[in-house]
Amino acid sequence: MSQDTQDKSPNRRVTIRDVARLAEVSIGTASKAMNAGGRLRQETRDKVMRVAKEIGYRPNDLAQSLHRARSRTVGILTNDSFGRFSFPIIRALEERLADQGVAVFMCNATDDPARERQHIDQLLGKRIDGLVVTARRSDRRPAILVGGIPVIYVFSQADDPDALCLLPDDEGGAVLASEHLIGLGRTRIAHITGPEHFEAVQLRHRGFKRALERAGLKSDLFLSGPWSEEWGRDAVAKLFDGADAPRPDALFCGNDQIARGAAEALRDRGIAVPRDVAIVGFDNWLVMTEAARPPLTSIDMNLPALGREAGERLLAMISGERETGTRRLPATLVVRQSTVES
Amino acid sequence: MSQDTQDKSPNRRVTIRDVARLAEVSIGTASKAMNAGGRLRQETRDKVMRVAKEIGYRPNDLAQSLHRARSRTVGILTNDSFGRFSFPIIRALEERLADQGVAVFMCNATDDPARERQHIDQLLGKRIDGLVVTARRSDRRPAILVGGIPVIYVFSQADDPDALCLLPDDEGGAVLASEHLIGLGRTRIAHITGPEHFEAVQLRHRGFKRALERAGLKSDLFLSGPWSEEWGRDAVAKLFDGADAPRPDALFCGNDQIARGAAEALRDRGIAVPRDVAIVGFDNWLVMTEAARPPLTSIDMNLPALGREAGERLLAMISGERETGTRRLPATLVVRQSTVES
DNA sequence: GTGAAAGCGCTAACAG
DNA sequence: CTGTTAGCGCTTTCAC
Repeated sequence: MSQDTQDKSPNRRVTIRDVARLAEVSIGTASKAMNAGGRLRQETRDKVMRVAKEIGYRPNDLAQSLHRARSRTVGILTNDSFGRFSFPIIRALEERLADQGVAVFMCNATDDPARERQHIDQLLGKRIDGLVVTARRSDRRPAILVGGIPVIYVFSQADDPDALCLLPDDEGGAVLASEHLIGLGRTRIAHITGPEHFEAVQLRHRGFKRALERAGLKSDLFLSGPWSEEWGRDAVAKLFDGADAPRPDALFCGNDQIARGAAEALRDRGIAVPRDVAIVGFDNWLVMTEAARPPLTSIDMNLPALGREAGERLLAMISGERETGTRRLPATLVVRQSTVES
Repeated sequence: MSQDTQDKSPNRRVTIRDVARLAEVSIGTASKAMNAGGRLRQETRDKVMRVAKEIGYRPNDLAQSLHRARSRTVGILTNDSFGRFSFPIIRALEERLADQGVAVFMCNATDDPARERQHIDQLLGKRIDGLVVTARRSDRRPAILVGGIPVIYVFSQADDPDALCLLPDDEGGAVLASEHLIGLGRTRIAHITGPEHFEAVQLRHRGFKRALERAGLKSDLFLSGPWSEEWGRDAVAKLFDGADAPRPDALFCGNDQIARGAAEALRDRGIAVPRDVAIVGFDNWLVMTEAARPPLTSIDMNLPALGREAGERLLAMISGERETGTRRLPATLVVRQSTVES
């Protein structure tokens, strides 16, 4: 009845005791054999391993964690109910951590502080080694009080002198977008963006102004509104339907939805994109950028990179390194037909 | 120095021993006091609780799990790199489970069986009480071999006689969509949808045919292509640019992207929606349905409900109930201006 | 009603 | 090199 390797009937009640007994060694020896360390005759080690495999032994992490200081487990907390921004981050983080055998608890806290606290308490009970906080938007949030364990805020930030904040470089991204348009010879560039109370809006605006001023261009075309396609369309109406002022020859939009709305509105008016007006969006959200007519050039915040970095930093912090302050990771320009004729 | 409740310095090295000592009871008594059970004088119980709170005692779940059969932990495995379908499910599942003090490990396995196995092994090591498998698409997948612990496939299915599969009712949703159009008096209804090898495409097609035939209408207008807006536009070109056949007066689209593409293409041709042609999409993906012109009527698969149900069933299975087979949860029609004039 | 003691499954000294 | 032993932090009989 030799069990096939596939059929490792994972009997969940197989303990190291059983392995030891069947391998005819002491339980301590068996333990040593399973873990890499410890001086042991290769022969013994092999025998133990073989038996372990045969009877489908799987070490109990819970029992291990009771000894080692670590549970090899971290928590991630998000308030992004849609997952648009946090999912790519979480995904990359989880991948990075899984590589190191660290598992991730996921918690949704819908901006409800009580629920959040409840989640945190639960995670602390599970003895997580670290905590990652992420969000729907990158604005500052209340710090999370958790004693002693490392905390990282990704796409999110808080006043916590002991925590590390990892953010996309909004300002740099805006500079990238603006310089791309300037490099294309555009001189009347408008910035259509989201609500001004978003920090990201302010930073992107600043980048926009910086780039334009450096190029000797006026940067006074600034329109703030909701983050929607409709607003993109409305903003274009505002900019292009008044016959008076000279019209923009480029739009830098605060996100891809606005950019797409703008592109559609221009299309409706028979204004050619990119010939008459070039458009750059922000987020590089494929469902928007690739479906738009024409497909949109956009700024990618590299959320997965942010997630991976968070994973790496967290591992470092868990091993005792102290990391604090705020770091911004570079964004990237992705060029499509809304700025460059195919 | 009375610590404020907020400042519960969560010293992670406070054990039940400490509580017992300070409360001047035995460690066994302290344990009994913390947990609801056990006969104990109210006075003693109160004293213990008070001390525990004061010194910021937090029971170690890991140690508890070593005794109880349960770890109060489950795993969720997904291959949906974008999170479009799985995130709402995961979110609702997590919420439902968190209510019961069960934490969720999240694992991404990018269709890589080896990685998947690695994740599973890791989860088993952590002694998860149950496993939920979800996916980017609801098609059948290889079963996951995990000995003895409950498994639920949500928005995903597998040949596993011991597992429960929870799916949206694609066929029912299609019937809902079709009957809505029929009820509006439409008689030439086309179905523009995704690749035929998707089970969802086949089921929705079947629902479409069933509803139309029952109403005595012809159901031969069927176009299959990619899941994109572009395909929606192309399909409209196919249906409306040939001058020969009588044109459809309604479109039931396999997803919202196709529906939006179709709406745009009709708009380009000056065909009024919904007056000349009514459109129903599928997924009720707000970024699509609400940004489209006009906003799209759509079928909602109620993914959060699916996630909640999965959570409930999993808890039941963990408590020993046996649940198997496949269950489909109803979809809902959400009416917007693409079928009914505002 | 409360305390003592025996583990849950594993690791880490420390002997031999 | 291998076996023995003392716990990790907690629960749970079983006496008293």
